Amino acid sequence: MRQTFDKEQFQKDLLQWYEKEKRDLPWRRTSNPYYIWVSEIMLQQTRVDTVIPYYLKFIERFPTMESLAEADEEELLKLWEGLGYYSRVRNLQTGVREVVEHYGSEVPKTRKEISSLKGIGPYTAGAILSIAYNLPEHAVDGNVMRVYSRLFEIPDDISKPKTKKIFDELVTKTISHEDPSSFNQAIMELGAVVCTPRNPHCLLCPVQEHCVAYASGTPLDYPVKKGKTKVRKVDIFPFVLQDEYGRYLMRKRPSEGLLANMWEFPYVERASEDLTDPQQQIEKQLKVKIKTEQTYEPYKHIFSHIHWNIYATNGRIHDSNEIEETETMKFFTVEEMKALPMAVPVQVLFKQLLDGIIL
DNA sequence: AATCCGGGGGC
DNA sequence: GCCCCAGGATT
Repeated sequence: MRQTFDKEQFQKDLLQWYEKEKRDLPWRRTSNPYYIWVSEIMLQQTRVDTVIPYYLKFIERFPTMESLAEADEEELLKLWEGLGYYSRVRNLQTGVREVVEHYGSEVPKTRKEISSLKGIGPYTAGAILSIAYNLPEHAVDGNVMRVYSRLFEIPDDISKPKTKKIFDELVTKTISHEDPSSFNQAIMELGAVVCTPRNPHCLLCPVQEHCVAYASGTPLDYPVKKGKTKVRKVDIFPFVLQDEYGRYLMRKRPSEGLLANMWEFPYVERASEDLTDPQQQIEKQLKVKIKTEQTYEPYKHIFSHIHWNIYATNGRIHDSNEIEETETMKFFTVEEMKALPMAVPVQVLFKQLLDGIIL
């Protein structure tokens, strides 16, 4: 650790910088706890620039918790389309419903209560309590861990859950009690624009003189993070199938797991060693005979933990009566398809279809 | 404690 | 390619 840390001066330097340099972001123009909540959920593992348009659309469509509580899941997913981590929006609605029903539509003000809401973990709880209610609660995200690990040269591996406690305590000890809202946002802002992972702008840093790593010339050694991610590689064979009326067959994904409840063109998966014919597989699965017409240019889609290599085929079903339509397997016109929530790798095909590359 | 869960941007 | 992003739920 260190011998001296001037907490008051640190807070002052940080807050003065923040007041002068903070970005003008939509959720910084409100103190409505519900709006702060929406923004914090969207910002989980997602960059500010990505979130802005989604946030504006979302609060325009759902300006109150009551309006969100009543929404259909399909419309929620459509608004969230492209943002990723789709369970976030379902959990948000679940949490909002709890507040409407059990808290008289008032977002609770204690960590215990707010943490009990679906989708609100330790970070988001602290963020809402501090930003919306100006309570001195820690809100430790990746930015905060990076900034504090450099300020104090914390050697612990931040990928280990146990390490988070160290940062919770550091923030609790150093947070401004005069302006917790600005303090927490200022630390995150600092991490986002100055104390960045690869190329920190230490010469522009308002708290440079408080930073042990800077004094040692070691900012790039922090935060300490091990962890390695294995990626699975999977070959995906989607079939873009039309019936005799020109409608397309779409399938709704299961309610749990990857891309839950989103729509897709029916596909079969194949491990790279597997030599079975995808067309035979899909025909067996759908119990229809298919006449294939064209193949799409193969493309890939990278999730954080899975790599999809996608080989799509266009084809026709002679008689749509052969397919038994269900809630999760239906024919749609192109216009109807525009309302369906589809993940990005599915949209790639849909866009090509709209552009008439494959008809 | 480890794994699952999207997608994009920066280097 | 690799890393990381205003993380949380599940196992």
